[in-house]
Amino acid sequence: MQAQIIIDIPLMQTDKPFSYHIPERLSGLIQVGSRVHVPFGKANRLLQGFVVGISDEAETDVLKDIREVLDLEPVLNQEQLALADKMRHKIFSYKITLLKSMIPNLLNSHYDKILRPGKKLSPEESETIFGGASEQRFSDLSEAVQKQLPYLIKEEKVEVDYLAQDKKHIKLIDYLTLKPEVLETLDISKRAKKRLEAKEWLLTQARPFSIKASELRKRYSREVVAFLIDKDVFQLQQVEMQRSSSYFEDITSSSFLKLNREQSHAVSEICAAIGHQSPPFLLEGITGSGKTEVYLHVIDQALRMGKTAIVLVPEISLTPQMTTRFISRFGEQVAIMHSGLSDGEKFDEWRKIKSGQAKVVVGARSAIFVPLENIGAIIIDEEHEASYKQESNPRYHARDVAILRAETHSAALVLGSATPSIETRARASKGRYRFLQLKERANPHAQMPSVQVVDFRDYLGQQESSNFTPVLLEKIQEKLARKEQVVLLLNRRGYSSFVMCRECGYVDECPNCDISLTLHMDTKTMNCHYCDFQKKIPHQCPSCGSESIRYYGSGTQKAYDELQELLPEARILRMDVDTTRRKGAHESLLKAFGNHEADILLGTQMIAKGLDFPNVTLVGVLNADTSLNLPDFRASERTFQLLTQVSGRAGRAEKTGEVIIQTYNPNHYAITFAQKQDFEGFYHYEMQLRQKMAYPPYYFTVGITLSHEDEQVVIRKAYDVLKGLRGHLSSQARFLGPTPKPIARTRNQFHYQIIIKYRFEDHLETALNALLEWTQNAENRKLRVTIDNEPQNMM
DNA sequence: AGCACGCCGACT
DNA sequence: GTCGGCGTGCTC
Repeated sequence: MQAQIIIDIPLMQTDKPFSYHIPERLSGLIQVGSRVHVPFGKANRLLQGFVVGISDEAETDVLKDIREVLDLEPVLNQEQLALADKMRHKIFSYKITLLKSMIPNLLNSHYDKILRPGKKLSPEESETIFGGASEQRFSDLSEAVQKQLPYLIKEEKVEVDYLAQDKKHIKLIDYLTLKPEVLETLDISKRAKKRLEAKEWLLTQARPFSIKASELRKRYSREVVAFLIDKDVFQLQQVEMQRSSSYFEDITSSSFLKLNREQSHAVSEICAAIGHQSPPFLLEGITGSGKTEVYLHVIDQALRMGKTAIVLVPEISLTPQMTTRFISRFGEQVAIMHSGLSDGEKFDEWRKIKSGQAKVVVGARSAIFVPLENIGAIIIDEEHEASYKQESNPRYHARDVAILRAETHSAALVLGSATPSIETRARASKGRYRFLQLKERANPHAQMPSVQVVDFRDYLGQQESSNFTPVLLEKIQEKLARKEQVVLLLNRRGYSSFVMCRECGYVDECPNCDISLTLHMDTKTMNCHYCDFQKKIPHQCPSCGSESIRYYGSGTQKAYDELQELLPEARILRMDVDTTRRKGAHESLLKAFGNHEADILLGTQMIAKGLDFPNVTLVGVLNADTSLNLPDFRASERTFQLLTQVSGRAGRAEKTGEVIIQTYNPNHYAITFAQKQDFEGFYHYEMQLRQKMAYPPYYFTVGITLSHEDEQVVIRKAYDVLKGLRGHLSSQARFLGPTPKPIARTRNQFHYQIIIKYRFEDHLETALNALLEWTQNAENRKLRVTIDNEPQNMM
């Protein structure tokens, strides 16, 4: 018997299966989808690999033996392996990279660097790999493997180790098992209505009956439960709860809401597609139209059919508010996957999914790979979000993966948004997607907010502050006087605190990257966000020696200071990269605002997503323009989406909301359509431009980025690449660039970019593969080339 | 990636 | 004559 194995070396030359012999002692243990250790190369260093096939061929060559199997149960299933094969054609990445992104990080980490026979492990490494709590410690990996280390060979061990790693998550839950004979003979005074009621109910339950104490307390009062326990009616059993189960604490279950006509129409259309091959659905619904309720009904239907469901949500809106809605409907069948979880927690969730315990997965982009079986529905909420495209290898788009998976499972795929991406909306027009619209608000009493656009130029020179026009200030004061809340959006991306000299204007920049260093007050250092450069905060200007070198706060910091000065009595919460760096800070800030511990929430993009604060009656956009002038053909689209989304935050409940947008471009179409909350109008206008400029959806795009330490070399190579591609592709294809990336240099590498725009190119894949081959040439050793199919960020 | 092989100039 | 630089090619 032999096995085909993909080795964990992400390189073109090793990106194919290698055959290994399955030794007697491992036969039966090795399955397709398992991870194994194999000796590789002349030195026989141990590498991790995935079994992608097992065959019974006649022994042709002498094969090496598989050294060890890491999983008793395969970590990848057939569907995932097939998925990786399909994706490889579109995504220019290595198979091993794809496979690794399909399993929880915990099963990947550590091995890359340390796997080598004879290599000595530091106590820390030994601890991380094998778990400090386990009785054995190994300084040498081969010794560890020989002794059949706990690592995922025996799963129980792993469990124990992880729990030990992270004690704070262990909780004991009380399980109560009914002792019927005690209950039947229990005397309860006739005056104790509630106790009698509880006894009645318990008597009617099917035996054997057990329940969580917390559940019972939800049903009856704490007093009644305490009484019953005291009378020894139950056998008490304490169970260690899985870490992730802590989600389910304190979430009361809720029932389904009644749907309006549009919603029920959407639900029935979508449900009819479950179990059939059907094109994806675009569910376009204005904010407040109840898209989530539609999702919940669809999932419910899928579950009733014995199927499962995946819900994708953008990372930033994966807030407790959001997940609670799913958990309260579907209880412990829900698994949550987001980046806030530790590797161990993600692993727990993954196991819940793999074992079939979880039937509904709510998660960010990478959750599209979860090993759910029998999927009935896949839902992608806020479909237009750029974060569904991974910006590093493998550069996949979750929507494309979802389409493939929906096909294999005959699942209904729903793309939902108030402001769909232009591409998606266009496909709905062409019939490639089925188009469902929700035009009414689910709560008919809630009114659309009134949106006012304020022209900054009218107040030039007469403003007291740079961020606030008198119109906006007045409105804020009015709302505060009425004890209502205000959300203020500072539309500015990734711009953070830096240090500048007042004398000569010198800005402290990274020596390796063309970007200013960011001030980190917590560590008292200046850090580069692109490389790991770090230095102490300067007290003297390195350029002119002056001492008047000052710290310049981020945009939000500045706006915060101004606002605090103008409205000293207002309680303001600031939310940006600086204040949310700490884990959990995001949630606690939002919670504080929700509890009305502050009057004004001032922040960047992150406040625009899916928050629902009923007491917010005013949303102010301080500067609508900053995202409008970016060198990206999607700049208008993004601005429109942001403005529409943030406007939806105003007045979601009974109180009517108001929105004020401050701008220098009040007549720009992205702003005027956003003012009217008119997505369809925006869509048609934008489509004309896209056609004229030959951009998606009229053209497909591929982005090629070249990086090299020598700027002259990249430029020359970029022109070589351009020439090569021109030779392979038809004259219809258009090329942009090479142009330097907006941050032209990071980690001492210069980056240049070429964009290909095309409609039909039969040889594109061949051409790009040829490009990759060419990259392998010795003369290009230092050249790094990345190919991005349908890039979402042109910068 | 990591290692060996092999070809070339420079050296005790 | 040999040491070591690096370009090339292979790893089941």
